[in-house]
Amino acid sequence: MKSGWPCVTCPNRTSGFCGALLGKPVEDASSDEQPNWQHYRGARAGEQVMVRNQPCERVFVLCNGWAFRFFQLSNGRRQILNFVLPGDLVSAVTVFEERPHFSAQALTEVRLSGFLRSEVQTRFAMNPGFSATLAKSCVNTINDADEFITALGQRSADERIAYLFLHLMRRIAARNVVRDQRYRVPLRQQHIADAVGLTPVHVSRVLSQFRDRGLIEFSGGILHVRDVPELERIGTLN
Amino acid sequence: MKSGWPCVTCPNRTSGFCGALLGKPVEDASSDEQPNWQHYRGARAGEQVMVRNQPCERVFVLCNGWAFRFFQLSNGRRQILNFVLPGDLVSAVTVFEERPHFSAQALTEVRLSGFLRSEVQTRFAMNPGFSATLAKSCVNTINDADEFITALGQRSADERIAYLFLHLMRRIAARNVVRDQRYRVPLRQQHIADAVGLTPVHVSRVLSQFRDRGLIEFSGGILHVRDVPELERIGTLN
DNA sequence: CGGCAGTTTGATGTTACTCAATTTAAGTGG
DNA sequence: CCACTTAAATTGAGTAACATCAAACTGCCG
Repeated sequence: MKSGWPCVTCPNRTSGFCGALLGKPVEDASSDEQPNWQHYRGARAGEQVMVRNQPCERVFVLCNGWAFRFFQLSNGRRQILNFVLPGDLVSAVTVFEERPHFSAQALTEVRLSGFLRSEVQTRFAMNPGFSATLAKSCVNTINDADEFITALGQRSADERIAYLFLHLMRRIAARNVVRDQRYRVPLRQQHIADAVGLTPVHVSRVLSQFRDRGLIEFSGGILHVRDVPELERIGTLN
Repeated sequence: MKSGWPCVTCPNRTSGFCGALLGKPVEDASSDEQPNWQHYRGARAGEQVMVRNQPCERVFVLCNGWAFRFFQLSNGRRQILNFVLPGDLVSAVTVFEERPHFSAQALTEVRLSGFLRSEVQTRFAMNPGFSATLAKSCVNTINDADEFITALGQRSADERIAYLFLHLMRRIAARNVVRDQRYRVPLRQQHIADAVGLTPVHVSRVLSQFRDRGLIEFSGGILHVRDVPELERIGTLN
């Protein structure tokens, strides 16, 4: 059920999507024999990698680093829609739509692998294994969105933040070995606030309350979970 | 961009999905020559038509009436994830997953058209036009979810309710002729509350405030919009 | 050492929730 | 058509959760 085979386009990374996208390992990726329908692109922390409504002919997979998709509102607020982790398609929607309805920004320094949409669509039509992988990506996106909607609609500040951490923990654990319940989570409190619909001030209060309760510690980009069962009790829906 | 061709499986209805699903009109749908991979099913208002985690071998398209997908929480609350209108696939996810992660309930009396998943998947693999239609359905679902997340995360009670009405108005207008800005919206205030994450009491207050302002009137399942521009000013994101 | 971004803390304000009572609307059976 | 029943909507008062504003503090980097 979990996707996790090695990603041929991004050395030392695993991905459920990336591998299927290319089909076979690229033997000599260093030379410029590399086909023009695939190319790499880097971005620094904070840099915008995709702009709402701006046409983009490529479909991107994140090779390393973290990014996020978001909506910027006219009143200055922004909603983070989800976080993109290594191996993830930035958005499955970009396979079908030229103009994204969202923006995306690098959270850390990132490396992206971009594929020409026309080529991806051809493979989508031809290769059943590829279609299945893409379908799975869509299904995951929709399932995650449904849970997220529920968290925002029905849960308190504590619960939303606990939910976000649990969600990220699961995704990180699917990619990396986690030791001692320490997770590298390169977010500022502002990002948490923008994701779960709270102010940074309130996020700060909730986090220090969690710390005082011996639940978690979050600073310097490291999430250290001291009481997993209790965090799950608070953050688990249904 | 809009999907709206006549739906061959459900007489007197239009749908972007239903028609493509079957490919050709069923000549004699009344006889029992009807293939067993497609059958109809009815449900009364309030009846549960899909239960979370319960395996279901068919993929359903709503022929008429309204339904909604939701999560039931252990604390008694529920989050309505979205409303299903005639012609909609109840959820694109059901094409790929046997056990839905959500439940679904009829809002009015409904009629559903169910297709064997195995058959749908075969067509998905074979027919490019069908894959494209399904992909479009996924894309719409994801785009709607992103907007909905933003509404829940960043907007006030007034704005969320205005947003919901605008969203429903657009979807209704894509299916039916609307006269005099009157829309048939078969929701109770409780449903609105469960969708936008408010209490029914507060929904009532917001609605009567809207009424006093001459914005909209909503009762008896009819939404009458008296000031469209103002409603859009309040409910439009970004 | 100074500057800056990010976090913490306190005081106060607002929004939406809760609880409880009341009114309205929608059925139902005589 | 009218009493009776039940579900839905409205209203008011009190409260809790989170926002807002502003100031102080921390750690990091030049």
